[in-house]
Amino acid sequence: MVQRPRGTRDFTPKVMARRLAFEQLLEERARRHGFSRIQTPIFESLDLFTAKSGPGIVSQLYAFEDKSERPLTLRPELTAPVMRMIAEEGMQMLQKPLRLSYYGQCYRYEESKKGRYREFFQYGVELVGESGPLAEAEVIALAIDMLDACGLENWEIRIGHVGILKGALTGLGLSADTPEGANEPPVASAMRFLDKGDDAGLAKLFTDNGINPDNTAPLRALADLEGGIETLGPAREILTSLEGVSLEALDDLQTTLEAVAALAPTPPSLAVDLTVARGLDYYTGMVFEVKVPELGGEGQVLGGGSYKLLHLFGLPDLDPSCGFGLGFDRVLLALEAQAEASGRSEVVPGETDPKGLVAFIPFGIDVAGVLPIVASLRAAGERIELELRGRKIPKAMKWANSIGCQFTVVIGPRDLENGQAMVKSLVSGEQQAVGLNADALAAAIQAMR
RNA sequence: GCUGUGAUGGUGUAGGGGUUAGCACGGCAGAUUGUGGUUCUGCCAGCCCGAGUUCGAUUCUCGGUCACGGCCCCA
Repeated sequence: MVQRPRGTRDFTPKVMARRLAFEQLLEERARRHGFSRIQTPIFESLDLFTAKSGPGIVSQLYAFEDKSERPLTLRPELTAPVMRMIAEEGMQMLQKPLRLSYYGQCYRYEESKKGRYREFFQYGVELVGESGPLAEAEVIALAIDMLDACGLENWEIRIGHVGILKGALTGLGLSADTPEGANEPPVASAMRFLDKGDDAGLAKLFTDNGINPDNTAPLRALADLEGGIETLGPAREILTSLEGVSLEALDDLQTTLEAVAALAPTPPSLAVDLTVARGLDYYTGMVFEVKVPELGGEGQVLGGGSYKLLHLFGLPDLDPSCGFGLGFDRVLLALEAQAEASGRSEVVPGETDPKGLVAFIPFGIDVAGVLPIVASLRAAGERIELELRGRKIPKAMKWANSIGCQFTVVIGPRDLENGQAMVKSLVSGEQQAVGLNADALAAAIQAMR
C-alpha cells in the first residue's frame, strides 16, 4: 500500500464541500471589497524566493531541477509570485491601486503537525500601488470581514506598526544599516531584544552605540503597551518624551485604526501591540496578525501588513504594498473545533446545499426511455442522481435516504403505463403521482420543497 | 533543530508470545417481487513496513514510515 506523502492530505467529498464553501465565502468577501482573483504557477524559479528571503530558505523548500537543470521550487508562499506576476504581466500599466486576491496550495518542507502541513492552502490579498493608513485600513477591514463572515469566534487581532519602535530607535541614533561584518542592523537587534524581553541586552546595545542606556525603560514601556486604540495615548506620551523621535508612524496607525473601526465589523478582540514585528525585514509599516487561542502553538491564522518587495522586480515606485495571507487550513480547523464544541452541525456557513439531491429511480423499465427527463431536470437546475445499480424499490429508497436525497422520483412499469412518475419527499414522506415529463416533475419538486 | 506518545477491518475500538483476533458503526445480501429512516439473519473486511529474539511474533526489541502533542522556528 502506497501512502500519501508526509504532510499532505486527501479531501473526501464531504470535507471538500466544506472547503469549497469556505473558499467561496472568502472569495465573495474579497469581491465585495473590490479585489479580483488571480492565479500563479505552483512552481517557480528558485531565485524568486531566495531573492525575497535569502539563501537560507532553500532548506525549507521543495526545490528541484527540471530536465534542463533549471533551479525550480514548489512555491512556499504566494506574495512573491504575485509580485513577480505584477512585474512580468505589465500590470504596472493598469490603474492603481491593484486589488488582487489569490488562493492556492503552498509547500514547505518542515515537520507536519496538526494545523501545519507540508502542503497547505493560503488565501490572501495584496493591495498594490497605493499605501498609507487608509489603504492599510482597507486591507485589515477585509481580513476582519472575512473572519467575521465565516463565523469564527474567539479570535484576536493584534495590530502594530514597525515604524513606531523603529522610528524611536533610529530617532535615538541607532543605525538601521547593517555594519560591516554584522548580520543585522543594530535596530533589528534592538527590536529582537524588545520582543524577547531582554532589557539587559538592549541596554548594552545602547551603550555600545553611544546611546544613553536610560532609554531602555521608556522603550520597554512602549513595547509592553497593550490594549485597544486607547493605548495610543500613553504611546504618544512616551514617544514625545524621547529626544528626536517622530510621531508620524503613530499618527498613521491611529488613522488606520479609526478607519478600521468604521469599515469593518467589531472583532471579538482587537489589541494594539507595537511588538508585532513578524520577524521580516521587508515589512515597513503597519503589521497585523490574528490568533485563535484554542489552536495552541499553531494558532496564528492570518498575518499581514505593509511591505516593500516590488523594488526587487524593478518597480520601486509601487512600494510599499499591503496585504495579508490567511491560513485556510487553520481557520477551518478552528471552525471545526468551535462547531464541535457548540454542537453546530454546519461548520462553514453555506456548506450544505439547500437544493437537495433528487434520486431518480427507474424500476423494471427500459431506462433509455426516461433519460431525456433526467437531462431536462438537470438542465432546469435540479441535482439529479440517477440510480445505476438496478436496485429494487426498498433498496433504492434506502440508498436514496442514506446518500442524503431530499426527493425520490420512482418510475416503474405501472407508472409508465399511466404516464406518470411517483415523486416523494424523503423529508416529509409526502408522495404524489406526477405527469411523466420534466416540467411537471420540476414543478412538483419545487412545490414540495 | 530538540523532545514525548501512539499505530489492530473503510471508521471507532477490545485483546494478547501459539486465539476461528472480539465488539460497534459501515458496506453487500436476505427476511420484504412497488416505497426509506426501526428490527432480525448471513456475509464482506484488519494486526503499518523491515530486521532481530523465539520452536513460534500481530504481541517482545531495534530501525523505518506515518500520525498526534510540547518547545524552537516560521518567508
